[in-house]
Amino acid sequence: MAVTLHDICKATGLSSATVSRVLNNSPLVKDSTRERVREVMAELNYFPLTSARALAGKRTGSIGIVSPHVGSGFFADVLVGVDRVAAERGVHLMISFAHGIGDEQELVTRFISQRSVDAVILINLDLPTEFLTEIKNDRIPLVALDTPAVTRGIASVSIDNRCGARLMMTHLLEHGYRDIVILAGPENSYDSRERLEGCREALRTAGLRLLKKNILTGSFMMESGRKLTRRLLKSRRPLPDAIMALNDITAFGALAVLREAGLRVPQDIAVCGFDNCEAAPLVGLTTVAVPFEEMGSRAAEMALDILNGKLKEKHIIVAANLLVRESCGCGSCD
Amino acid sequence: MAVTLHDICKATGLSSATVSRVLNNSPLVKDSTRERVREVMAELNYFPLTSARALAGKRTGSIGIVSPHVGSGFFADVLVGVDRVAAERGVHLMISFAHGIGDEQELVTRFISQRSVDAVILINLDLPTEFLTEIKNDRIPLVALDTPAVTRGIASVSIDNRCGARLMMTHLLEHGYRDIVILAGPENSYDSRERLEGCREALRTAGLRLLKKNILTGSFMMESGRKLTRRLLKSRRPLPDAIMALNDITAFGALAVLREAGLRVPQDIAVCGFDNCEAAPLVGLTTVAVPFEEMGSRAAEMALDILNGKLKEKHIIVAANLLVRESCGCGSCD
DNA sequence: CTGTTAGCGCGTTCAC
DNA sequence: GTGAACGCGCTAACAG
Repeated sequence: MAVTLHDICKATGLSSATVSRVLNNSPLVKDSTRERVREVMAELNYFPLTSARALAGKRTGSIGIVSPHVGSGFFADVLVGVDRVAAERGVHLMISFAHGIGDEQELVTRFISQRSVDAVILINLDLPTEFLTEIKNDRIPLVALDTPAVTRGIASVSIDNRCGARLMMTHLLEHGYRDIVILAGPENSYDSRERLEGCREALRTAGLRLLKKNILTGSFMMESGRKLTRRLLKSRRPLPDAIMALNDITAFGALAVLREAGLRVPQDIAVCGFDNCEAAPLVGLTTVAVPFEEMGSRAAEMALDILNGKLKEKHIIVAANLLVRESCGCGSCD
Repeated sequence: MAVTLHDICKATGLSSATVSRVLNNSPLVKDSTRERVREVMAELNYFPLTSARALAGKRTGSIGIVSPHVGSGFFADVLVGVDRVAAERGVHLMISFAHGIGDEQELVTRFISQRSVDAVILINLDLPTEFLTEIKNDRIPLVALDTPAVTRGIASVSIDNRCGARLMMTHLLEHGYRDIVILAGPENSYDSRERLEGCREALRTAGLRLLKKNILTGSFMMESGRKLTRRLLKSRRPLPDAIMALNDITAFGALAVLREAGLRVPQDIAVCGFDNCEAAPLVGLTTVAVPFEEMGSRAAEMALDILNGKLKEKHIIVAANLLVRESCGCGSCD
């Protein structure tokens, strides 16, 4: 049914070796031959079979992505970057979402053991070190994107969380705010821990201390932001000057509750986030911009470069920049 | 290096056929044998090679997704649905984003001709009919998701756009609004055309007519929403009662400009959207909820069912329901 | 129920 | 520069 390499041989009178060579851009082919083969391929509408190439050539021509969640714009942005590079280099993308704990490891293992992909990008996956060192032996390129540094030993692309948080906190202090409540993520979240540390550093620099009672621990979800903020409002403490959410989603939850409570942002209380997700500009949220797309493209480049032996292993840290909008109080200054 | 089926044969003393049978859950194997094979596989940490299975078995075990854009939450939501079904049925997902016109066709062709995938889901891809009928001959299952009905001939999952728009427009009319401006998408957008038609129907039912001057054509992007709204405000016509954007993103653009102009929503002017994207609840946008995730899972199910010969071809139309929040004026009624 | 035997379509040594 | 021959790891008849 489908036209195979063999058909090209018959049509050109050449051997499979030669045809295969033009397929793989080998220089060991006379130009005139190459052209003739290409023409016939086009005429007959020939496309090499992916699985056959993979089996014979030990290259699948695709890279895998394993990610725990989706839906939060974060993933989509990263994907855009990965896809751009993948398209440039002519490889496909295979995606798997982990649905639960444990699932993650299975997905990664499957990708690798079944040789479904040539390289794997792990997004936001906090995998046990033993597991990582184990699969490293399978010597297929692994790149960890936005993943704990525990993952040392495998290439990584991460965010300069501390710096971003420091910038944000410093900005709030410059506004004159002193009573600042932080809405943190889960304690096992690497991003959250690092961002918290950045806050602490900024405060210390200003001669202040980060008080435990000013840290409210949540889960980085919108509902969590709502809950923490409601609790804050119900408590007998005076309204803080500002709420610094360690991710945008949490900030959105806070904004919703504040609005429902009839409080104005930033007049009554300032709010800021972290991530600069798609919806942040819609509500004028001051936040920290993270170049997710760039992270994706960098990760893809690294994965492919390692695959081609052009690179050993590398750790990239992308900058996170302050992005001032209105919710911190800047809009109302003028 | 890697352990192969052959190793399992040696270890169990069985033939490759039998081992292959347990791999494929054939009932033609004695239970005790099957168990023994399974045990050895587990011990030796055996995983069948994807490419070898694909080559020999004519099944890649993955389905392809081709989509023009990404980033708009829409895609991510659909993906969640597709992924759920794919995971349930043990298939992988290959994703390709079209970067420009023409590119789309190439991506689809590659997926099919290279037999990289067993089925393809086309998301929001307005492909020429000739092209579709041509690739249909390759008899690999195709499912069009949110794609023009022109695509008749291939299975499809689409939104009841007209009904959704009718509900929305009717709701605005019930608010007493009469001067309603519609921010439409590009004229070649199927969704936009259908939604516009729904608006027209609702108006007709109310004994009104859809005036040309009340239709502002844009591109379904945020910046487009801003531009159209700015133009609206600058024109000498009186402020309309409501703006009905035919997608949320455009509505967000409108909201931003209105806010900048010091106008209050919904007190001064009502605004509504269509899609119920992730950010819609954040700004209290009244919109039409589209079950994107369900669309994704339905599409995946159809693709796999067609592949397994359990289904011929089918056209699913999912309902789009009115989702009332505050931006239409309902919040301020109470 | 299990084994034998052929390939699936392509890459890759080697020779020539 | 090109060709012949073998094998990648697995599935699928067929035979028993």
